[in-house]
Amino acid sequence: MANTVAQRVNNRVKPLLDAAASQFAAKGYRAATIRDIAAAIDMLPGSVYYHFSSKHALLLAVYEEGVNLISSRLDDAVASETDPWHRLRKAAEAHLETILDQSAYACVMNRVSPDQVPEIEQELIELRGAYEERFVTLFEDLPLQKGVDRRLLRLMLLGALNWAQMWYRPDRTPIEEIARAFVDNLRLPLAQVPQNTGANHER
Amino acid sequence: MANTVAQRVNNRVKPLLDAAASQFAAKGYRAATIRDIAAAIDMLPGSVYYHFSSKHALLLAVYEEGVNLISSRLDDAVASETDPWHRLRKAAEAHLETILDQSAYACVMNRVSPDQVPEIEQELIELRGAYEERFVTLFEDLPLQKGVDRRLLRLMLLGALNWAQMWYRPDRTPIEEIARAFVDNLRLPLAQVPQNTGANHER
DNA sequence: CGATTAAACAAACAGTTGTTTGGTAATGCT
DNA sequence: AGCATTACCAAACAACTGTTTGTTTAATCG
Repeated sequence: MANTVAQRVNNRVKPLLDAAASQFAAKGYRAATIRDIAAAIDMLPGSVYYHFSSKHALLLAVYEEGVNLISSRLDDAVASETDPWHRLRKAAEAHLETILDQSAYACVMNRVSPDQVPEIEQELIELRGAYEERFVTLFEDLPLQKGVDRRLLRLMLLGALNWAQMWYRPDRTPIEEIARAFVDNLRLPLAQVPQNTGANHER
Repeated sequence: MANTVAQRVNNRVKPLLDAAASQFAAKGYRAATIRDIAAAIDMLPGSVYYHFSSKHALLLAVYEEGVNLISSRLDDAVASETDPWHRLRKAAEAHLETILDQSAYACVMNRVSPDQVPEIEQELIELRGAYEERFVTLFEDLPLQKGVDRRLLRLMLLGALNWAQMWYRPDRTPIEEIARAFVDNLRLPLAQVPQNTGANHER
């Protein structure tokens, strides 16, 4: 055989990461065992430690890949739009598509919360923060009525999007429609007749 | 000592459930061990099995209590209001207060998702469904513009509320303000100038 | 060829997990 | 007093956990 070094070296790291991503996404951090992950690519548990020094190092690698993936997808989606509300809608769509459909890596970001892995909690928080920073900018660019708290608005949409993992079914409402509805629900008034309901609000 | 039967019988079930709720809420289902739970009330691990037949039976009891608690809190909050939007705001506030502040039982509902405990997955889903059914009604009563998907709207708000567990800090925005902002963000338009942005939406 | 090296294996380790078993105080009932 | 019941302890069990160790395979390179 005429294998080069490059073909051999780190040849199984990618499949290993894929398997880890799948298992972590499906079962969470604790429930996904090294044995499960290794078995998924016909590897023995001990062999995993040739590539990663520990279970949480493996998780960190998966998490990092997940952040990179969803980040670049969002950047791509947003790049083609100029209108702030369109950009937000495209961003929501890309976010949903990545965590619901395409990537076990991105699923891990929502499935395993940083405080479940104290050894790398801070790294995970920072990684996630680096991604969500994009939404800060997106919301800053929005032309909003006075008195609107952009931080709460951002946390609201992100929460709504992330929670979709709990109820989304591929055979139901298409992702694109969910994203559009969520953003429109914010952008446009839902109340049938704009009215002051008597509450002490400013807008 | 003049202890009656009632004082002795099932005397420590409540503390046991409390401890279980705390541990499940803080660490999740897998990471919270029977030993942790028992130790929290100075009990030995084996003794837990006198009161509950298994770990997931214990979780089920906690989950059930959590659903009952948050349900009654929401019912109380909504009872004093008649305007649909006010009712929704009060409901959001009660929901947030329960899962963020007051009850480890309710936290468990969000922290441990049904698919982590296959043995009782269906029961957990049904319990949660019985609670969330209240929001179906709340959204049905809302006077909305035509073409608004009430299901997506409900899932959006519930997601936003539940995700607050990920970022809420007691020293930041008060719960009441979060609830008001979330509901108002839906009820009122956010866009500075109501406009057709060119997208193919109906409203 | 012989030396080196990446990659994996086989087998075990020590610790933790949910759970079971047999026993035992304390209480209430008859 | 005798008996049954409630609630718990003490100790162990078998299974599973992440991880380590020494060894082996197979390919590359001088």
